[in-house]
Amino acid sequence: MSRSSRRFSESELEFVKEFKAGELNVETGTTVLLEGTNSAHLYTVLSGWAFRYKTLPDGRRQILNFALPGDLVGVQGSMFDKMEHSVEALTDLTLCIFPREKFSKLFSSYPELAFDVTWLCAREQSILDENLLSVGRRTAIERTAYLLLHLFRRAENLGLADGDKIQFPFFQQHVADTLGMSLVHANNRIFQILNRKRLAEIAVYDLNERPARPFI
Amino acid sequence: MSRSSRRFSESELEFVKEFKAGELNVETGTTVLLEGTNSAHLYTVLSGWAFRYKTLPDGRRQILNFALPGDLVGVQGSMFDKMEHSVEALTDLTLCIFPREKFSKLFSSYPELAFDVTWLCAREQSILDENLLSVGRRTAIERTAYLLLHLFRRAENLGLADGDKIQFPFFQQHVADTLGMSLVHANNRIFQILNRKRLAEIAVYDLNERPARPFI
DNA sequence: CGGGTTCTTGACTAGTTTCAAGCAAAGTGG
DNA sequence: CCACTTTGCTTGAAACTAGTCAAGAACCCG
Repeated sequence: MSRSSRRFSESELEFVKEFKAGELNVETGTTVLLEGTNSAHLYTVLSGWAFRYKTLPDGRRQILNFALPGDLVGVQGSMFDKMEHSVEALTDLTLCIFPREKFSKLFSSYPELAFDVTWLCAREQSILDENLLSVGRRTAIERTAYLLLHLFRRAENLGLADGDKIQFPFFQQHVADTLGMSLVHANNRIFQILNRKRLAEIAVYDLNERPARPFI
Repeated sequence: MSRSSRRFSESELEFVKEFKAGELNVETGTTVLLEGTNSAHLYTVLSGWAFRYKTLPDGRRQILNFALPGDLVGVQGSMFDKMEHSVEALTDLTLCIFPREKFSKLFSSYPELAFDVTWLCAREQSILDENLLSVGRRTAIERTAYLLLHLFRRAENLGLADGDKIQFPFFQQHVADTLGMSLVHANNRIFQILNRKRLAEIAVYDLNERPARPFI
């Protein structure tokens, strides 16, 4: 994924020139995109953390995934007529705005970029697959280990870690809502392990790097 | 989604002419794509049911989603260097084969079709989102109701239902593995309800049609 | 009519949530 | 600058949910 972010920077120039409609700064806690509505824009995260989530009518919330710099949010709003999830800023956020109506032009005129969008979509899918495996089949402690490790690695690849240390911007409630458990239960399971291999064992997690986009 | 499958048929002609490398018939239980390997092909399901799944080393299995006619499987193998999930035939299956190496040509020469691939990818994502919400936050009975209803509607849109009745091809173990619970537990919760609205209430599920691909 | 597969049931155990209370750190306003 | 409030974390106990084990019934296929 480190290669993928370098690749992202390379194509960014022309991407920005053609499609960018400005930047947006939002504060922690802001709802960037709301389930059930439609947005005229999609966004790339330039800095900060966000998360995608869905809620049930009685308030139960499931966090689906986190978005970090380089990630695209709101593609769904450009494909379907309404968003089926919400996106909230976990930290102060800088977003790059792309108007929805230019989305089809991207496919017709910039196949490389269209491929990138699809690649990001496939990567999002594979993260969701892994999350679903976690929530459905890993035990509470495995899930927690997995999530911390997964997020640490994503952040690390973006240069957001300080060696083996990192300051995550989320609270216990976010962890619980991501892993499908109660806040109280999540409490018993969180602890810092400085041994990454041991954490990986607990998580039943494959530490191997996922290669970046192949040059097919 | 009924509109989307009509759309699929429309573009199928040129799609098939250019990219199709043949058809493949496989029997129930066949592993079509295997986690950890790479495939030279991706497939469209022409008839039958398949399912995507992941396993942990000790055998725990999580079914991620089902693939029905019109669905694409194996896109991941064309984007990354190995599959991160497996695909198994739930019934006898007819697949349309697309060679992986023509995938980039699809983006450069057929933007409409590239858009379709991305659209399918976004739809898969929204189904995964909903599954994750189910497994993480719905109760066992809500999950079951949701799954049955979701699959019924997908099958119905493809003309696979007989009024309000349908013969699902899966076993209790599949339901349990999809919903993240044990086979025994799944047993207590499965029952047929002929009242779709009541089932939707139980599932906390929005019965409104999702519109097909908008003409942006 | 076997023999295997799938489903069902009951009893027991383990895991998880809920409720309730207290604590610590950070932010706020007089 | 210090009470006061808010927010997030921690803990314990009780209630509940779900998993495991085990055995038997029903079904399907050759």
